[in-house]
Amino acid sequence: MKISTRGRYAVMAMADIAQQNAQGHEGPLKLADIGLRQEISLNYLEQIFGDLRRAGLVHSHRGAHGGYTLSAAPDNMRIGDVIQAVDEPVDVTRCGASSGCLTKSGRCLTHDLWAELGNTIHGFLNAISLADVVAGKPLPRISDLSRTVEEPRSLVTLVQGAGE
Amino acid sequence: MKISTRGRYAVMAMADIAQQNAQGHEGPLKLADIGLRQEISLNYLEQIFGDLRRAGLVHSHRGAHGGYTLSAAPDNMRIGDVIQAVDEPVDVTRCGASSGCLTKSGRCLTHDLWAELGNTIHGFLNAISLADVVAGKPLPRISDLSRTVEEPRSLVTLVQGAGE
DNA sequence: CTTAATCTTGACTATTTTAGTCGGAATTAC
DNA sequence: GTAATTCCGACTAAAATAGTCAAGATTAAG
Repeated sequence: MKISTRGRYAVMAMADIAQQNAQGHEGPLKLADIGLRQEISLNYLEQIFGDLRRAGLVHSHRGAHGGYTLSAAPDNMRIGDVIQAVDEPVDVTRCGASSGCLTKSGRCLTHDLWAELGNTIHGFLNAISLADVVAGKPLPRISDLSRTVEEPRSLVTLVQGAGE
Repeated sequence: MKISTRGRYAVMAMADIAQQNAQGHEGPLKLADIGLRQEISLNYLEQIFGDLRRAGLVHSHRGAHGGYTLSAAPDNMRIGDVIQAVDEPVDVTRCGASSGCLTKSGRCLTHDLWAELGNTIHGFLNAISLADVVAGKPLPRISDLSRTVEEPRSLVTLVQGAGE
């Protein structure tokens, strides 16, 4: 999971919509206003919302008085999903493979390390909803995070199990 | 904390040295050998080890039969330190400020989110030592991670407290 | 129907980052 | 002295990033 300005802007914009809704605004919000409040260029927002729409996170309403609406309740939208919609997922691992990677001379010592880091990040972002951000809910303690993988894996499984 | 190939290579190379030491090798290891085992170009490794040396993580030994040695025991070297030595730290937040960032129209809803994500990543990487990687120690459960910040902070502190 | 507002699309660009390469100089063991 | 190494700085190619721009499609309101 990559996080660039693009992903941050997406979360900021989505949180902006959720906040406006929470403050009583009904109906679609236009990008021009969101851009003003969040200080993001309209053109760039258009690009980003194209991704969000294609990912099904927002509905668009064209024409005059159009704009965008959230396609689900804010407490059902996870931050991780928003970022995933607009940022290419970047493999933390070199090989990109789901299981152990290899070098000519042996087995890769660090594969599981990167994979697990990815899981940790993922777990963090998926533990937070848009509603949480807007409501100012305390951020999850690390111990609250659920894991993406089922069981804690050991580096040993890779180091020992990966023969060329 | 940014993690690019450069950072991964650094960890791989450091783990390689630790592993060779664990297998009985004494004295400095030369980059040419490390590069062969880990499949990293010698020239690139030279760059990376320049950073590691300047950060004090390795000692260099110039001249024939030279090479690099770890400057501390593997169980005292944290992965996070290795990465920090070679990758520019990248601010997850837009403002880079330590406290709340602002936009013209209000307060930034997401600042603490990014800051806390950074802390989570940091906590993960600092919970693992080089020795852990080499020994194939089970990766830390998320609940085992210590936090970099003292207390769980609330988004509320920012949202409410940040007046222009 | 006309017009203005708004999303939609695709092409284009400038800057920065990444992942190196290259050549040579300094240092040390033998 | 010579070979093996680290050291250093300049250079480069490719990709990603963060946009800009122009024009078209769609709709609401008058």
